[in-house]
Parts: sequence; C-alpha cells; structure tokens
Amino acid sequence: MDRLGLRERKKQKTRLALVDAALDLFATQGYEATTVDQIAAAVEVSPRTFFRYFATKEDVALSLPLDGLEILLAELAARPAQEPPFTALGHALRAMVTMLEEGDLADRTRFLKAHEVIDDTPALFAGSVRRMMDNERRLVAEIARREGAEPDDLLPHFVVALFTTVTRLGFEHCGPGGVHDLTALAERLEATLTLAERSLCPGWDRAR
Amino acid sequence: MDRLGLRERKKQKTRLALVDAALDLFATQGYEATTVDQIAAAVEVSPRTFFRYFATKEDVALSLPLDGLEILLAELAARPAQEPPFTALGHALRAMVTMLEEGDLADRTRFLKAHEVIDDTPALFAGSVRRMMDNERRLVAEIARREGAEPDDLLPHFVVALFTTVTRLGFEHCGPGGVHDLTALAERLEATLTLAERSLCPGWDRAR
DNA sequence: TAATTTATGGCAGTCGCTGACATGTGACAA
DNA sequence: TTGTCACATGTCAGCGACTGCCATAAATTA
Repeated sequence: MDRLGLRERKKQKTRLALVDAALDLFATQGYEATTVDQIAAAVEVSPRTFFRYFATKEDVALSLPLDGLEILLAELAARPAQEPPFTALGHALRAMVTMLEEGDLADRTRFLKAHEVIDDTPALFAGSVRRMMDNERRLVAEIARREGAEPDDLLPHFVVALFTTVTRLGFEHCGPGGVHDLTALAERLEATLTLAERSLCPGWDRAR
Repeated sequence: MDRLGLRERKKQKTRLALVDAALDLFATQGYEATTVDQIAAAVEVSPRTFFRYFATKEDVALSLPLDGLEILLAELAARPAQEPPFTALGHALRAMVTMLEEGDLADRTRFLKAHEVIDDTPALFAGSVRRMMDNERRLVAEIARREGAEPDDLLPHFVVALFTTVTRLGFEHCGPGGVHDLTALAERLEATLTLAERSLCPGWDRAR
C-alpha cells in the first residue's frame, strides 16, 4: 500500500506522463517544432496545467538531469572528509551513475532519452549549462566548507569548475546518435575522469 | 575621411546606440524588466528594426564579448606551432585583453558595462557561457589541426574545455560590483591562468 | 454528508520574435 | 542632375511561451 494519498499519486503520474510525452515529441518532431499545447494535448491536460508542473518548456526535459545533481550533492556529503575534493567529486559522480544503473527500466530509458534530446538540441543544451552553473555554486559552497577555505579563495571555484567541465565532456556527444546505454556512459565518464587525474599534479586540489 | 559610405556608418551608429541604450536600461531596471520596445524607443527605432540588428534580446548584451572571441581565434592562429596548445591559448587570451586596453575609451567602458550586466544577470551569464561553448568547437578544430590529433581524440576537447573554464572563472564575479577597470580584469585572468598552469603536470596538453 | 482544501480549466493579456508588404533613403550610372 | 536600383526601415498581423484571475471539480477532513 502506498503511504501517499490518491491526490499525490495522481500528480506524480501526470508529471511523468508529461515528461514522457514531451520527450517523445521532442525526439520525433524536434524541440522547437513541438508546442506546449501538443504536449498537454498528448496527456489530455490543459496547457495551463502544464505550466503548473513545469515553469518553462525546457524544464520538462531538464527535470531528470536536475534530479541527478541532487543525488550527486547527497553523495558528496557522504564522502569522507580526508578525501581530496576532486577525488570526492569523482566518487560522488560514480555513485550517482551506479544509482541510476540500479534504477528501474522505465527510469533508465527515460534518462537516456532525455540526454539524447538535450544533446542535439542547442536550446536545451544551453539550459542544461545554466542549471549546471546554478549547482556549481552549491558545489563550491560544499567544497569550501569541507576544506575550510577562505570565502574569496579561487581554489574551490577552480576545483568545481574543472569537475563540471570534465562531467560535461563525459556526457557530451559520443559519436553519432549518442550513448545508448548506461554502461557506455559510465565508461565515457571514467575515461574523462582518468584523463583529468592523469593531467593534474598530485595534491593540486588542496591548499599548500 | 571614412572609406565607408554614409549608409554603413549610419548602421554602425544605430547598432552601437542600441547596445548603449540596452545596457543602460538593463543596468537600471534589470534585464527581464526591460522590453525590446523600450530599447527601440530609446533609440527612436521601430521594434522590428531592433531584431534586424540582433536576433534575440540577449544578443544585444552579448555581442561585445562575442567579438572578443573572434579576436582570440585570430590571435591563436598567429601563435607559433611549436607552442604547446594551452600555452598558445593563454597567450592569445592575453593578446586579446591587450587589444582591448589599447582600444578607445568608449569601447572600453562599453565592454566593462556589458560584463557587469552579464555578471549579475543569470540568464545573460548562461547565454554567455553557451556562446563560449559554441566557439569551443572552432577552438577544438584549430587545436586539433595544430597538433595533428585524431578526430575522436579526447585531448583537444579537454584542453579547450579547460581553457574556456579558466577564462570563465577569470571573468566571473570579482567582489561586489564586479571589475571596474581593465587592468583589474587582466590581473584576475592572470591569476586564474597561473593557478591552472601550476596545477597541471608539465606536458599534459601534448600527446605522449 | 458537509465543509475545506487543492488541482484543474478557461480566458484574457503581455512579451519575444517572425514573415510579408509598403515606403523611404542612400548608392551609382547615364 | 536625374532616374534607377538596392537596401534599410516602418507597419501590421500573427504565433508561441508564459502569467494572473476567477470559476469549477475533485479529493481530504470533520
């Protein structure tokens, strides 16, 4: 039995239905070619209601990756304090991917489809970047706290910026059509992470 | 005497007038609060004409930094081929700033005002990053050409992504109110560049 | 069942942005 | 100078994203 009331269950259901309908339409017709009215019609909901679930049209595509970042922050908080910041970020990222891999099939395909659509839609990619930078602030705050850095210290900013850059490279287009399964994505992320680690001097991410 | 006809001079004049009016309005009222109609009215031009000069509302604020990237690409092409890629990028960036410092006063203040507005307007900042990433492709292509890299080599992507990240950090918020003169901006850029150079192993940006 | 909360629909309106057509202004040649 | 052409501009009509407002229907609670 669900602990949630009927009302809440219905809301989550229409929310997912909106995401699925939107991703399908974006994938087939393209992002700019599909209107909010179409998405709403596909779920048999008024356009006004769509905007009660998502603030903007791009939000419906970006909501999933956004959830991923929440997970990453939680994982980061769980990393041991003596771990160097960049290492901790890397492990948090790996944990996030693992969590995705353990998720249910519908969730995984939804996530992959979202990333595919985002990857070849410049407007959505831009939005994705914007979200990343919003979260960069939170990540910087967390790293600065871990390391006890001065408020105007450049190093935490540099560590986090480098990390988001590496993550972005990992998610970025991997050949025509993009990544089609999570293991390929995980491998790609691993490759970029090791490239970064190999390029940086030991101890670079800690104050000396 | 100007080599350009009256027509061309008029166009450049209204273009600059639109940028100045827009930046002033953005600075006083905020970006989202000012409408295209207001900008057009301030220059006594029809709203339709505004969109003949700038494709979107954010373009009017981002056009100046965008010009800067053109300069950077030109400078990069002029760097000697034996220079390691990241070093070449850094020097191209320094050359770009120098070029700005040698520009006329109106140009410099316009540039600084644009950056101030961009810095404390999330939407514009995101747009700015997006442009940087659009140009990343061109930079990657140039670096890959210089280094004779394989088409699917990660390294050029990594080098350029790291460079744009460092540049972004340099331009980013420098205390309350932002940077007020070009020399402070140059110093800030220098600081982030040296931080990056100090963190990376020698030879990291060349194939081994 | 009655009362209260809350999700939804419909409507009118703003703003960013575009296409089509008409008009006026600079460029260039006769 | 004059006429012709190219092109910048204005006007208008319209689409789509997004919002505020109010009425209604559904679910929760008493």
